[in-house]
Amino acid sequence: MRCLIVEDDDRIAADMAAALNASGFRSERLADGEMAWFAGGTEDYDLVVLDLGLPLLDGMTVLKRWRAEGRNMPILILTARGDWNDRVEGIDAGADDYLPKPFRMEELVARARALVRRASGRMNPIQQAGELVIDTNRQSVSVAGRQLSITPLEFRLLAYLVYNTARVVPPTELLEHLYGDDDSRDVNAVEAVVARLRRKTGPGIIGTRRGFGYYLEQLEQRR
Amino acid sequence: MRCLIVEDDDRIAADMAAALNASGFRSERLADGEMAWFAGGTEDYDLVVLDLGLPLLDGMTVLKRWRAEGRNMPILILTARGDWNDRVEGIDAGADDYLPKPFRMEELVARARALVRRASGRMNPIQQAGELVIDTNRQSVSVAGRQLSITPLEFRLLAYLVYNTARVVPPTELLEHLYGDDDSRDVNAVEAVVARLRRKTGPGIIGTRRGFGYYLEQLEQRR
DNA sequence: CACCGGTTGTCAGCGGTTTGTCAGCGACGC
DNA sequence: GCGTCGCTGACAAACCGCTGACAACCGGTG
Repeated sequence: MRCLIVEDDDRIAADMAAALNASGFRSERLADGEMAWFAGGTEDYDLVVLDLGLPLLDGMTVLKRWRAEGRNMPILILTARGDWNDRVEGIDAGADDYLPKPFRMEELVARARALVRRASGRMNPIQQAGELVIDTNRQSVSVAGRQLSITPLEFRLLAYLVYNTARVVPPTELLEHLYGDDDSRDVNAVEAVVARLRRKTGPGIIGTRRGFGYYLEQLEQRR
Repeated sequence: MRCLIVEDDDRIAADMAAALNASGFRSERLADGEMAWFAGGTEDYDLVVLDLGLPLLDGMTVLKRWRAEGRNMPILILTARGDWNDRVEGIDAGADDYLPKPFRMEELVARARALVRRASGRMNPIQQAGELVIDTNRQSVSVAGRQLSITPLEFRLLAYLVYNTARVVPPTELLEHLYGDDDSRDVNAVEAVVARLRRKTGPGIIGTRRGFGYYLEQLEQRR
């Protein structure tokens, strides 16, 4: 569970990060609206905790821009105490929940978990790239309409590539995505998974760019 | 949109009813926990607004009982201002959202609408998936017309799968659904319940996707 | 209060699957 | 043609999910 915290107050941000990390999130923190907007527009988070009062770019604006761009991750906004106007506006602008400041960390965590749980059904579960279709609800994968039986690890790797279509993903990045900080594993582990995947998908799906990494081929054929 | 308001303060109840009715709800009001429990257990509401401080039967208790009975309508709880303990407990007990008192009516309405939007589609008391039919009113289950005798826990698990048809549900999610945050229990508890269920339903109902979770098989047969 | 039936969590053991490693091989780039 | 990088098949270890047995628990009953 990757979580973005956007909050300009160092102290509060640190507290939130600690609380969220303690309950299974990997949280990253940004302190101003512009960086947040950029990061939220390019990176994939499972949850964003967004303070409304931010330097450079107002939180509400960031929220609206993300939604206008079609970004659909769950967003929890932090509002000033009693400012119910912001809350209503925030919900209408596409926030999934709000938390009035000040709040207890336990509450933040409870809400964060509830949001993530809820969101897993709401986001578009079906992604495709050319002949390849993956369904994150059924955890299923098909190529040209043919269903494949896929293991969890293979699925995660493939989903990551689909999420990063038309980009070459370095094996080290895949290594980190699959195993987190546990660096006990070799890059060869990734190669092995890719090999098993290719045996199932057939050729023409996962490509290799020697020295750089892996990518999904489908889109390039069309050129 | 049928809405139940459970609130002992006449004034507040009237205000809420007015606000909700103004935005398209048909609201009914009850003033104590016992009547609420009974009504919520037998009638079908699209939304329940539940005050926690109630005469005769505490709101939290009502909430827990409903959820234990498998009632799954969206529930918005009203908590005393600052009582974050209640909020967390309430969310964990199965409330879908909370609103700290005092609140603005605009806010109540915004939240109520959001909840109903979120919940639509999973409210019918009788649900089926292929040969399987479950009735959340009578807590009954049948497969191919044959009635099964089912325990409460088994029922809740099965109902959860039915509400998440065509989605693979991770055992950890089931664990959380069945036991809340009480993490004293092992995933094996879920496996045991599934095993007992399968013995009753026969094969072809609950499927396993190794490494991912459980799902209802019925719909897939058509492939 | 003892007993009983039904329900549920835990435990241990099993079989099959998944996955990391290793070593050897192929192929690509220079 | 050579070195490096990536691929692959084999293998063993770890893991996952299933099951039967058992014990704890609960509510009802004699």
